[in-house]
Amino acid sequence: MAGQTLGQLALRLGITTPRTLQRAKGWTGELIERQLGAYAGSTPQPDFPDLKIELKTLPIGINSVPTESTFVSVVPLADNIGITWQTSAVRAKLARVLWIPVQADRQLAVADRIIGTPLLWSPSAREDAVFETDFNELMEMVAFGRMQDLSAHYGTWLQVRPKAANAKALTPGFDANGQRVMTLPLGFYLRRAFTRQLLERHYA
DNA sequence: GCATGATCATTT
DNA sequence: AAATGATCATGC
Repeated sequence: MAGQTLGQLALRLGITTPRTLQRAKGWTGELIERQLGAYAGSTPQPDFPDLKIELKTLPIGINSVPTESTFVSVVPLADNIGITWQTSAVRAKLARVLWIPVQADRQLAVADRIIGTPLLWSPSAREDAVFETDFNELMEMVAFGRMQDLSAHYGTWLQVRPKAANAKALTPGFDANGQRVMTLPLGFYLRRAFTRQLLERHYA
């Protein structure tokens, strides 16, 4: 796929290319999934379960810097007792990622955006250690029922931000008193600073 | 609502 | 301009 445009790939697959991604935010990722035959569907598994590979498109700007952070997985706000970094879903997904850089300048028509050279990556021991520190810091706040204070400011490479249909969406959680409450769903995201240096390191 | 795929749009 | 918080689509 490298070197092809999204429009060319979509045409070959018989898929209509949207004029804008405003109402098709996941379109690029789904297009690449179909081309590569990802089969995990909407199950909480890596895109290629047998290979344990997670597929992620990475939107790239003119300067070849990622234009967006990368969603990794939902933050477990309930039923999270006993979950450690080692056993977390976020670690399982980041264990092996096939990154597909794709041009994403908003000025560039979706159909004309070129697919870049893929990168099959796994975190180094040092990176894993930073993720673990972030994970522990962020999950500690969840454990103490401090979801409201859990802003995107925390975390070196991993951060927590809303992951919901809108700000009114609710999911079960626990407050600071250990009482059940309904609260905003949150997700783990990789900061741009991380994917930025990842690209610099591997493509420079 | 939840899990998938993310980007949009407002605030800093 | 970059980062944070909010949002969009789809299939159960």
